[in-house]
Amino acid sequence: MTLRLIPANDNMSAEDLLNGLNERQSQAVRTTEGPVLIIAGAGSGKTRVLTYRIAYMLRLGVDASHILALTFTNKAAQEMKERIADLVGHGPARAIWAGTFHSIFARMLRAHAERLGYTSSFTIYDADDQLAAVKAVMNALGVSQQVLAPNMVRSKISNAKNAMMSWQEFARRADTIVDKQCAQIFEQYERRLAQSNSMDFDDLLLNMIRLLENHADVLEAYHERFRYLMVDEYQDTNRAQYRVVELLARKHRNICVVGDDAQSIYRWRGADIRNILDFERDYPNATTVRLEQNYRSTKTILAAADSVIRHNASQLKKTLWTDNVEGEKITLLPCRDDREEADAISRTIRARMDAKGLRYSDIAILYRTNAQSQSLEDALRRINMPYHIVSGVSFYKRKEVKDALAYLRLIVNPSDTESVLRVINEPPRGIGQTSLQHLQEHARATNVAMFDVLREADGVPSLQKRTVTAVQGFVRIIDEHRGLANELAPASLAQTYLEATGLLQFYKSQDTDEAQDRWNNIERILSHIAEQQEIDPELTLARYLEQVALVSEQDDPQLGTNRVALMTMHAAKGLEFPLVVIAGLEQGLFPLAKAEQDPKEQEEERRLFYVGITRARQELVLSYAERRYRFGELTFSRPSMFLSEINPDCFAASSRVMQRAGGPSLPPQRPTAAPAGRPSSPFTSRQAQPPRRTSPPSSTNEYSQVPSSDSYGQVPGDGPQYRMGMRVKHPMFGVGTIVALAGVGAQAKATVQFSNGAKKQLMLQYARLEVL
DNA sequence: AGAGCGTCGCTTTTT
DNA sequence: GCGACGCTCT
Repeated sequence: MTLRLIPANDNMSAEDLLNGLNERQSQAVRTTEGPVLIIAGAGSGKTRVLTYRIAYMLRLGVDASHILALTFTNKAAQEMKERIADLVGHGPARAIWAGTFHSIFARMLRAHAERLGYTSSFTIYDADDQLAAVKAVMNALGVSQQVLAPNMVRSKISNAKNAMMSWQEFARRADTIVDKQCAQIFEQYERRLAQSNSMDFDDLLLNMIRLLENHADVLEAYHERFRYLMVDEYQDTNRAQYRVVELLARKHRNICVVGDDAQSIYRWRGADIRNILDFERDYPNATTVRLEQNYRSTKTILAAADSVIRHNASQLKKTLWTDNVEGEKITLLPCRDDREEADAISRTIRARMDAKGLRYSDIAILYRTNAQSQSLEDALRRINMPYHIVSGVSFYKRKEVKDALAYLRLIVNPSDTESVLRVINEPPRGIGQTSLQHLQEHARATNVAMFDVLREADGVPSLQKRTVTAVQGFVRIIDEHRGLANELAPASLAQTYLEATGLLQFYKSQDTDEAQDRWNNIERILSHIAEQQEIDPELTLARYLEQVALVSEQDDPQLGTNRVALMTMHAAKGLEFPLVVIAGLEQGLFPLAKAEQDPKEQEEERRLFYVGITRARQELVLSYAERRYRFGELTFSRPSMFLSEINPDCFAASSRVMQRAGGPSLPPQRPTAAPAGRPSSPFTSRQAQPPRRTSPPSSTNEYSQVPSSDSYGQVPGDGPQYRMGMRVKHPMFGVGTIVALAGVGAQAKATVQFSNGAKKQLMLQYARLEVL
């Protein structure tokens, strides 16, 4: 957040807290009783309001333990806790329950697991475990993975659960062959997880609903305990989350939800925008507060964001405004390919840092897909610019890390079938596929949990003697170390245990760099456990595992350091940076190709772009590449439609290079044509670059031979000549007539009167107008 | 049982 | 371009 007018001060009164707030913010903070809907535009001080509201309640005498704050990401929860602690001190702050839906619910479910047929040591399955379970079920049912893509089945199941649909209901509604098969898999999947004493992410929500709906005493206890509820990012909640919140808030109705429909970017994961749109209906006496003053961004950035989001049909009414300065215009970096884009970005960053005295940590590069980070990283490394990738999940996705964690999960919860299957032959113990098949079939036939079958492996027919011995050895290691759980601290337990499994030795004995890496990674986990144990002496292995199951890798240690941040726009939500670069603004990438047909998806992509733009405080840089490597091959694309949706006035005036080019057929901008050594305009610095060398020989040749008509941002070849009165078609707005033309080259704009009544000013370079 | 090779799908985004 | 998976060979 931008403002911290009030220093941390334990003596601050409730009234003092209000002093640093604008009127709307103050109203939101003061309204502590009853339902409150806070519609918080980007940069309007949302987190500030939430934390001040909690501090205010504490000052009014509300007991900290009566407050429950639910967030969507760990990052948000963490920030909230810290900022509350800043305001009221660490003591009271600790008593507040603040966390993600999933982590808070997991904690509650552990306390009441027996009521739902689980033990408190249930395992949490992530998407990969989920997928493994789906595949196993499909195998058992004899469904070919060629015919039915396991991932599709997994997401169907997850979507159904997000919508609170049981497998029975799913089966009832299934009317296609595919859905009927999915229903069967769904059923078996649910049984399998239950038998594994495991919950997937969706179960954490669904089981909460079951718990609260079916156990009145538990519900009553939570009503007693949590009298004040706050929900952040309410626009991203799904129906199940909505239901839990509703149950928890039912008695006291002190529920405060904060959200911004314009920033709803998780529809794909079941987020239901109705939750926020319907709040006033669900809680008829709700107070609605609109936070519309933006404290974060310049007028230019806000205008750009606004011009983009206006293209969405459905949204709550609100008008963001700011007292901030006009600020720098937006810089656009048109590039030929991803490598050039990455270089242009790194050079632009360097130039802006020099010009503005920015630090690395003032800068973020945002992109649509994680795959885009590769070329950016390469470019940053080439010029020795420090960076870090935020929210890389990669570490916990590594095979050896997952194996190690699976082993640990097994001593906490031996019923965890997915973990058994994962590590039973890792390192190789001579328990191969055939043996596993027999074991699984036996488990299914006798309806005995996998681990119990392993315990009595000698009772399984058709299993070789040698295999039985191997299985028994595997079981013994786990059982023995389970016994040690009460005697040893988690760190030493994990150490001896993983040594006993042979996993560490397996990697250590191989003399390859890769094995060394893997060994290192397992060691990293062990030291991580030791570290966490330092922080929390009460730590158990179970608690540690829950932590890592629900926390994607957080680069906390690096977050405070002076580095450029690279992340997806999803990961950037809630953050802000003085300088933001959004890369890869191309049709097919952003918006993704998948969204191009579906208007709903397109609107979600647009909201995502809105989120990206509004992360910027002072300056925004946008870039695209005409060609880039995707899926290992060179693909071509046109500039994103979103570029043409930005009010053209927000863009920087054309650089000198651009002015040289005349005529509406758009500027030739060959790198070689630009004189080197110009001052630090992003365009000139980019163009001082020699032609790229990494592209395949053919395309390099192509480059050097292409004459100056090799233009940027325009359909290849000479673009159409636009004239006044011309009938044109826009992919988004439909048919219209050109009523005005202005500017030349890259700055050429047309004002078009569309037949639907809208009059738009469009940059010809990006508008992709079709002449009729 | 396990190594080696070829095929396929993949990248949307995350708890 | 990579990793997961399946098939084949030893």
